[in-house]
Amino acid sequence: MTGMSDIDHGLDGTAGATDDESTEDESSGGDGLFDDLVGSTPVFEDKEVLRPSYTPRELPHRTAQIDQIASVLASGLRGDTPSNILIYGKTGTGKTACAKYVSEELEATAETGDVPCEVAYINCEVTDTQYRVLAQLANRFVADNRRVLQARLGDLETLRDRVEVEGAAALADSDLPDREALAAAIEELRADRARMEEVPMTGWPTDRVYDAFFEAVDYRERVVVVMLDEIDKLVEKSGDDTLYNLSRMNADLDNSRVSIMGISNDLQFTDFLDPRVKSSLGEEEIVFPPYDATQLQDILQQRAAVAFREGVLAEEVIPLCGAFAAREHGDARRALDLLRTAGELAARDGSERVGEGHVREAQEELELDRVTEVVRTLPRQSQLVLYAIVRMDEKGMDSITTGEVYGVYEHLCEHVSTDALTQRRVTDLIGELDMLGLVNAVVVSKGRYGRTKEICLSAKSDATARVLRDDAGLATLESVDPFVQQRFDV
DNA sequence: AATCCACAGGAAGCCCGGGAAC
DNA sequence: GTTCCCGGGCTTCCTGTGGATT
Repeated sequence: MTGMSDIDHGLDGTAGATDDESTEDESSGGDGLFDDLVGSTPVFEDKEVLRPSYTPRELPHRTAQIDQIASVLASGLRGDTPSNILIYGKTGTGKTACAKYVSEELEATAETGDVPCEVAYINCEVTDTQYRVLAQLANRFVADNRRVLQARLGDLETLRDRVEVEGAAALADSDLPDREALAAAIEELRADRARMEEVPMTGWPTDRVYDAFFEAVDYRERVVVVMLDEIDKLVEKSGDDTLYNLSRMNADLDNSRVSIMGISNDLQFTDFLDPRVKSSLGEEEIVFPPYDATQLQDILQQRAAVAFREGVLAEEVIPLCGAFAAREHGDARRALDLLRTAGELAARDGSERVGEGHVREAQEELELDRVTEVVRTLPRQSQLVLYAIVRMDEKGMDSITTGEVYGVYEHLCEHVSTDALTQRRVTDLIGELDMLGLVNAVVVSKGRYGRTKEICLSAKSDATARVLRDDAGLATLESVDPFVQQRFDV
């Protein structure tokens, strides 16, 4: 259990980070600092259930997937090795929630059965190297073993004390024949305990960590499901060695069985895997399709019933949240964010009901947050390129071309004494800005006048400009006129 | 039909920082 | 500590290209 709480902590950490931001937003918005903490306002009954970290007990429209996962894992309850599972689906389709739900059920059922089943959850976005994955797993089972061992040791020690008082008769109801055996058993457990070392966060050779994990898992009989969330991140960052090692383990384990449950946003990620890993990992593949608008509404309805006070939601609020989120690839997380933000906005302006306007406002705000965040964290050079485009846009130029952007950009670089990148590189940066949705860039051919990209700022241009000036500190370039006559003298 | 513009975007290689291995 | 290796950012050099113009 201690191991699990460690792991959970990682999760809370990430959720906490986003929470911090939203509370900051609210306090700067001039609203009560403690509203969030008190948890109950005229609008909300319990806001927590709208947060991404909350795992509901019921997952609408996912019974098929849940049954599928459960039927695969069920073999673990019989002491067999469950097939490895690979779960696919876009963000906010309930992959992790379903997998966790089934895992909890599995562990709960196993408690009453003969074979212990345990699920080790690892978020590969955070734990993204082979070393860290193995170390985290090893430590979880080391802690687990120690606890079991400690309990057994405690029992034996009280037994020994009883033997001291009552004599050898006290051994009658144990499986130990005599005092020597008892002493030997205690010694053995102590030796085991001393041998079980925690794996440090860094420093050991990777194969030693692997051995530590191996020994810890095999210490007693059990079926272990290693749940690797965002497994594509792990493969992307550190290759498929981890998966290869894990999938091969069963051949050498004596007491325990290990199977892998991988969760991925990316349908294509198995292309990078070793064929052997690919076939072993993909024994069972389960796809989570995006939710459609009505399914999203059901989810929202279920949560809203708990989250909001009776009757504060206007009729059209939930359908609208569902529709907005369905447009974003059926992302339930997004739908819940929308609903929560809409509620917060209603609470902020003191209204007692959440209306359609609040939802639209929330949609705006979330989009704005995204743009702000993206622009703020852009590399310096990309910010300069983007700023060049902003300036040209503000000058009223339409159909901006790569060459023009480059000219302005070069000029801006001089004023911030930065070395300008080559045009080749800037084309790539413009491509990246396009991917991020900050600009729209289309390749057009102007016949005799060449082939270029036509670039324009996308929707949130005012937000983009504001962030560049305020956060990125480009306001100092405001006085610079980057539109010099270029290269007519050459 | 040929030409030619103003780039797009691929290929190869350099440089540098960070992490693993020795 | 140093050496090696790797990946990412970047440059240099290059070939390819759609369509107005000749």
